[in-house]
Amino acid sequence: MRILLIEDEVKTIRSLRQGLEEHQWSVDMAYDGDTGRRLALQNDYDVIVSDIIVPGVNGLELCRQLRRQGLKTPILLLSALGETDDKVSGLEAGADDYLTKPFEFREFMARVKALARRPAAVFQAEQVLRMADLELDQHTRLVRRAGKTINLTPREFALLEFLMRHPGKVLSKVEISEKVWDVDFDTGTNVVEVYVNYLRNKVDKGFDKRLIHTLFGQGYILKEEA
Amino acid sequence: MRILLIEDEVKTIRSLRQGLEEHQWSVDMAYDGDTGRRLALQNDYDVIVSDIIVPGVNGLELCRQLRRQGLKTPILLLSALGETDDKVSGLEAGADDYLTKPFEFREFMARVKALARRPAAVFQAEQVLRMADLELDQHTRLVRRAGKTINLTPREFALLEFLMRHPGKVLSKVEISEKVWDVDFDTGTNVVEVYVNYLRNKVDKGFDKRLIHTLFGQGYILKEEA
DNA sequence: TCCCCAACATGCGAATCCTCCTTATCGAAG
DNA sequence: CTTCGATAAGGAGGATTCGCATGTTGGGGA
Repeated sequence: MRILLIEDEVKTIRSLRQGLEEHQWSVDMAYDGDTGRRLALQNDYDVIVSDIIVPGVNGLELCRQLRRQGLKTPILLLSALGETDDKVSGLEAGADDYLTKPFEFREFMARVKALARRPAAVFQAEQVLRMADLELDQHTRLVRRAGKTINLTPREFALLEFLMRHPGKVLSKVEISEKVWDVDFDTGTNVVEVYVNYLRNKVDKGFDKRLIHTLFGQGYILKEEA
Repeated sequence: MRILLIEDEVKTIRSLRQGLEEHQWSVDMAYDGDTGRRLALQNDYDVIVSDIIVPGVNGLELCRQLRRQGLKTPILLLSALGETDDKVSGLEAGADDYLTKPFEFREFMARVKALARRPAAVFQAEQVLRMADLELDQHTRLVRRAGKTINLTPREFALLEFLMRHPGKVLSKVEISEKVWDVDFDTGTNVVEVYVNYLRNKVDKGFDKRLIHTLFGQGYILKEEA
C-alpha cells in the first residue's frame, strides 16, 4: 500500500511515518503543499494524508485542486483545529475524513485503512498518469484530456507515456530515441520531432494550456505553465 | 439521495431525520439491527448510518455481516463510546467513518455527504463475461484465457462477444451475420466460417478444452464440454 | 542591431503492416 | 456423392511509421 504524507511538523512526521512503515506501508513525504500536489498527481497512492496547515498551498486548497483535476484518491485531513466549522469546511473541500490532533496512532491507522479499502482505491490501482487535465491509463491504454478521449497510435502512446513518466524533466532527443524507439545511435532522421508534432496536434491543439514544450538545443519537457 | 438510519434513541432520530429531510434526503428508518440489515440488503442506499448500540444485532456485527455479504455501501457508525478502542473496532468491522456522540448536526451532515460522493457504485459496473477460464471485459476490451492475454482484432472481438453473450445457445450463421456484421442478407461468402476459424486459432488452440463447437447444419455454440 | 546558421516544425509521400474479406481447395458429415 | 465446414492463400484498403524536403524560429557572432 502506498501513502502520501503531507506534513511539516517534525514530531508528527516521525511518529506517523514510523508507524505506517511498521504496518508495511510505503510512505512518500512532502513538507509543503506544492510538492504534495505534484506528487499526488504524478504517482498513484492508495491514500493521501495532509495536515491543513502546511507551507505553500494549504490542505483545504490542496483538496479542492486535486478534486478539480479529477483525482479520486481518498484524502484524510489532519488539523489541530477541532471546531465543527473546520471539520465541515475540510469535508466540503473534498476530503474523505478529518482527524483532530492530538489523536492516538491506532485511530489514525484504523481510519487510513478504512479509506484504503474503498472501491475507489481499487479502481485507482490501475496505472494512471496525470498532468493537469491530461490523463493516461497505462493499463487500458486510454488517453483523455479535459474528459475528451484522444486516440493515439502505439508509437504516439509510447512517446506520451515516456513524457508523462518524467513530468517537469527535460528529455533530450537521444534519451527519447533510446526509450521510445530503442535505438542508441543517431538514425540521422528527425523521427522524434515528427512524433512530437503528431502528439502536439492531438494532445495540445484545441486546448487552452500547452503541455509539451520545446527547450531549444536541449530537448522537450512536459509541464503546465507556458 | 437515499439513506438508511438505524437508531433507537428517540431524540437522535428526531433531529437527524428532520435535518436530513431538510437537505432533501430520502430517509428510511430501522429501530433495530435485524430490520436494518434486511433493509440494507433489500434496497440500494447511498449511505447507511447506524448507532452501535441498538436492539437486536448491534452496529459492529451488522457491519461485519453486510460486508461479508459483499455490500459496498458506505457505513457511518454512531456511538456514545469515544475511546480509541471503540473507534478502531468499528472501523475494523468494515465501517467507513465513526462519529462520537454528542456531535453537531453540521459535522454529521458533512461526513454523510463525504461518504455519499464516493464513486463506489459507478465502478462496480464491471462488464466481464466469463466462460470456463475464458474472460472478456466489455469495457477495457481485454480478453484472457487461463490468465494469458489474447489479442483480437475488432471483428474477432465482436464475434467472441456475441458468442459469450449467449453461452450454451446455438447461434446460426445468419444470426451471427446479422449481429456481428449487421447484414440481413446472404453475402454469398463464408466470412463467418473464416472468422470462427480465426477465433479458434487464438482462443481454443493450445488450451486443453475447446469452447467453440460446430453443430453441423445448425451453427455454432459456446460451451464447456466436448 | 542585424544576419546567418543550426535547431526545430511541418507537409508530403513511400514503405510497411494490419485488418477485413474473398476465393479456392480440401476434408468431413450425413 | 452431395452438401457443409475448415483452412490456406492472397488482394483491397486503411492505418501507421518513418524519411525527406521545405518552411520557420531562436540565438550567437560580426
